[in-house]
Amino acid sequence: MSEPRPTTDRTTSDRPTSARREATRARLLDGARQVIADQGVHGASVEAICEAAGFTRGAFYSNFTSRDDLVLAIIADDRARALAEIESVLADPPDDPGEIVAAIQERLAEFDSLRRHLVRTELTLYALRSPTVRPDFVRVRREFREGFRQAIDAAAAAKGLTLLLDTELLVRAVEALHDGATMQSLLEPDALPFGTIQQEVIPR
Amino acid sequence: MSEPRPTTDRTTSDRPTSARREATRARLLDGARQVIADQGVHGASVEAICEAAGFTRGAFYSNFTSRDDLVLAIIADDRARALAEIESVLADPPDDPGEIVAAIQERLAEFDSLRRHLVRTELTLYALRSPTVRPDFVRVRREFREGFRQAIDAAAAAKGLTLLLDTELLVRAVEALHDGATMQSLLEPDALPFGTIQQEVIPR
DNA sequence: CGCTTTCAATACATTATTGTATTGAATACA
DNA sequence: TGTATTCAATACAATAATGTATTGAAAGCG
Repeated sequence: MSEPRPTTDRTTSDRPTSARREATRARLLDGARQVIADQGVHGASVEAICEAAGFTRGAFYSNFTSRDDLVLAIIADDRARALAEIESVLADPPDDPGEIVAAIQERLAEFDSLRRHLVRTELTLYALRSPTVRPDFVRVRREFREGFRQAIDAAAAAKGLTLLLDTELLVRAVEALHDGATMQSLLEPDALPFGTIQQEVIPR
Repeated sequence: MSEPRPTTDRTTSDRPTSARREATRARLLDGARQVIADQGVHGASVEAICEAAGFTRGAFYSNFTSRDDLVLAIIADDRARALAEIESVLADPPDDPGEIVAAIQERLAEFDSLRRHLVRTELTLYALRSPTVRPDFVRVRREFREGFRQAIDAAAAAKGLTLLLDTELLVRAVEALHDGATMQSLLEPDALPFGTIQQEVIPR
């Protein structure tokens, strides 16, 4: 904590950010998302990412120290959006108590497009193995869930409603259900969605 | 259908199988699973797979025409085990009707270790993009679900029980829940499992 | 036992990918 | 406007990975 900032091994966030730099960083992030969605993490060579972003590798290595560094940046970027999403749910809880979970799922589905979910799953597997990336990734997940937990508790309290399940448990279940269902949609786009299940979890 | 078998582009299953051949194929499959679990599909170079299996690339190209071919073989192998698992559930339905889903989840968890689930997720993402692999993969999934659907219907009928949800829907939900929960376990091994949720889905 | 066939190892040529060192253009600034 | 600085492009060296063609050993068979 009290360490002087290291000169080597520095991560991206150190450098002072110019407008130009910021722009190419953003384009590189989007390029990476693009390539990852199309070909998976394994196909996301630095070369491919740069081409998708309209740069050469020079730009990459000027902005990131490694691919881990880039992945970390994507995760941080996603977190910012996710938190904003959570706050918007918190700000406007649904009227009908029975629809709390439904509203959340809807919000999730809206936010988490198929493409985005694909990228997230790729990054999940990647993060799982990278000692650098994994802690960050897990932390983001926790914060996300915590936000939703608060949203549910707040909404339930506002309606004087008691939930059947521990909220943490409920949130985790909803997340799991959402993840699994989205994956099913990816594989079998024709199959029916199942938005009705959560109705049974909350008593009226 | 009435096509004569093509001489080129032949897949693995064509060749007559000797005992020796069968053994090295099996070892290569396990090597691949190993590498995929450890490093992901992107780390699973032919070289790495062969090393894990204790062979050189010669063995690989003698047994498989490509990596797609190998992945296909893994999927086929997994399918065989999965079907066996399904049949064992069908053969021995649980006594307490309220525990039908619980029994299935238990069976799933038993069958689908964390490591195995990791490999399956990797292969899922891989299959998603490979025009060769995808159809096969989706078919296996469907067959698996169909087996479980029959197991549930049979068990419910035997007990004279009516399910609240359409069985297909229920099966898909259970699968999604299982997938998502397993992924959560992978990322946060310390967090609590939630095996109690499904209790609410089936009325008593 | 000797011959043939099968199968994995080896050798090789080719291509992809990486990271670094240097160059040159654009931007900031005086 | 001229000079300094920032940043991406280019050039380069090194390594990794692929697929094929050939070789050699082991198993099958007469």
